[in-house]
Amino acid sequence: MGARLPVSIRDVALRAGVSVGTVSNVLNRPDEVSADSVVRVSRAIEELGYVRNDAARKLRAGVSTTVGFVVLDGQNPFYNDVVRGAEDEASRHGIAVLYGNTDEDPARERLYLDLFEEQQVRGVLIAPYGDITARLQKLRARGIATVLVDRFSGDGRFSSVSVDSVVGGRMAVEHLIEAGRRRIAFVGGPFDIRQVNDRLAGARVAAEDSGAHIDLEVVATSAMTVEDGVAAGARILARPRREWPDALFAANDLLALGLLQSLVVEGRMLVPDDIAIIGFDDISFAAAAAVPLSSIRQPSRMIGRTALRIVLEEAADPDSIPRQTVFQPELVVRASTRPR
Amino acid sequence: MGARLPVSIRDVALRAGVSVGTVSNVLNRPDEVSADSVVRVSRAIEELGYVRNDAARKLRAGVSTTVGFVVLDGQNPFYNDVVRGAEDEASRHGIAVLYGNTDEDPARERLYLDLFEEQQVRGVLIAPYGDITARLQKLRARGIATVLVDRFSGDGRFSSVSVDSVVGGRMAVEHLIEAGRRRIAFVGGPFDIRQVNDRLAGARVAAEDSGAHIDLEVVATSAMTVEDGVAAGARILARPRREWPDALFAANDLLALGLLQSLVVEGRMLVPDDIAIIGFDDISFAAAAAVPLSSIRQPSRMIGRTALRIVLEEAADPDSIPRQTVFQPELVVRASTRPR
DNA sequence: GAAAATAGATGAATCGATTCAGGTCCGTTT
DNA sequence: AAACGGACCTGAATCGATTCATCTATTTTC
Repeated sequence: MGARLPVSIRDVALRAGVSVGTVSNVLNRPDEVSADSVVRVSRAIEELGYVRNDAARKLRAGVSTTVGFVVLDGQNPFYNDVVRGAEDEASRHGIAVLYGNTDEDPARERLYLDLFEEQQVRGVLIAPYGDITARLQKLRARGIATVLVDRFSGDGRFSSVSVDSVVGGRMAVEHLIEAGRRRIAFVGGPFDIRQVNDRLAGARVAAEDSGAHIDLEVVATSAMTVEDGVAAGARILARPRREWPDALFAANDLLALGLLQSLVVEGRMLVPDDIAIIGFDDISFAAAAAVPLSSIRQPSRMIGRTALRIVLEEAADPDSIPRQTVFQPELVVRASTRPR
Repeated sequence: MGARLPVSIRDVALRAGVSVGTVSNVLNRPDEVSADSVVRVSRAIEELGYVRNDAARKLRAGVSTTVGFVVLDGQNPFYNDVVRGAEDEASRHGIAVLYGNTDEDPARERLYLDLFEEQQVRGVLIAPYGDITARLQKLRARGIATVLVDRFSGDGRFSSVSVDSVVGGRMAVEHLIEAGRRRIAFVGGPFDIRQVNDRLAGARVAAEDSGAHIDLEVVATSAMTVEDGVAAGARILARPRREWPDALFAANDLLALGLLQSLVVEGRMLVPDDIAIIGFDDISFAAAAAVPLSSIRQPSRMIGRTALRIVLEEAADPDSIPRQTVFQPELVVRASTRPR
């Protein structure tokens, strides 16, 4: 067991009785090396407990085996699922995912991008908060591929993988209308997050196209956590009963769960009888809520997998043209919106 | 912005009219360099858009600025919180956290440890699944510090940061007994996970010490997800009514949420009137369940922060003695166990 | 059997930041 | 005025894997 710390490729070469070049070839292109050498080198590696020094490899070859992923909200299971998808795909390529959570803080966003740049990661996946086109352009100038996640790249300058939030918003409200609801409130914010706007826009389309007369009001929140949902619910409960909506469309599931808690537990309201609730994302807790939550499902793992695949392709071919991948969302109906 | 890809420390030196050594000193020990040089080098860095090459730095200095974190279950918000705590502390030290999710798969566990070894991370935090003492010992031989997270290091060979699960288990069941419950079921598994055993052991202690006659049965699950909780709930519901327990202690909150869903939604049981439920971890969704869930809180962020701090200290001083940090859990009472 | 082609191995040069032994300059001491 | 010390700089050597121009041995071709 007396393994000393530094075992370099030179030690392996010495032990196997070959040159360092040969050891490197065994490691990287075993088919260009005689079977005999492969065996001897492999044995030496085994015996010495040699582990490749990634720093040296990266320095010389200029190729990294990590990809960075900057995530907007690490507490949101939706993003965890996306990361998970990216990880799955990455491990298939022998790539590791460096993960940074920005918590909607632009300073942290910058911090992580700087860090990834120093690490010369092969590529960066990012679910951006504000507008960081300029920063990303600099990354690209350094030869680091970049893919936007959960965000459509309007000007087409970067590849992106997202879900059509407008369609999702429309689906949600069409479903509520079909279930007989007429006084609908959209709960979400802040509106400088692109997806929030899109989901509301979709909701408006559905309301207008329905033929029926639909009240669609907006209840703005400052973020999209469970706590914000609880607060929004309290505000709704504070109104005179006649002004209550009969359905809520929450911009994400965390908000929806907060609303559910506030209305059912504190407000003693019946869901879906008094009020229907639908969320967005379909995180795994949506199904597990005591009133199982209807939601607009995003193919979260698929989003992560796809984004990772694209970023690797772009890293391999720097001249590739950015492409926008847009998935369609899917309506998942559970108890919280069952027709009365 | 004609910024060319490779800007090295040499380019900066040239531009600033100093030697590479001076540039390096400005970067690493600015106080040993004249103010004039600092200014000129800083300006050159700015103008050229220079970014340090971490690979070269790591190769020469042998010091990495990343720490690896291998997590048992990336879908569990509890671990996300722990990671979050580690990240917070890390970013304070200019360190990044490489994050790998093993999903209770020993093969993935090995994969990530190999990867971290190649990267020569400064240290490794790990919430281990099985027994990986041997593997960790090898890491240590390579000079990589290691800290166990959420797991007490029985033999004291590694530092660890955990919560006293036995005390937590006792707290949970004492609380149930105080609330008047007598027929208690412990729901959890598999029992080769250390924490599960400990929590059950604590539960047994509470039952025995109570003086009253307490039924304490065990409902075993094969994992600890929401789905497993639902399944366990269904099994309980399938029994004749007289054999139902009047309280459930779930080994974690995911299980508890599943139980809640199964019993309330499908079983039409009233919580806490018919049956009380308490979980473990106090994840943020526990409070947001439609019947807010009582739970045993672990200081998750603090665990992450502490573990990171310790791993950095051990990396700085390889001869330091492993130490066990054990936090005390805390009872959080919500509606799901209110006395009748 | 000589020339040419092929397979395989070699080892010095290289990537970029850090380190450190040695140098320069200038003000202090004695 | 010589010796000394402190403040700063300098630049070659170094880390370890990869690459590639060269070399050697073997096989193929005519």
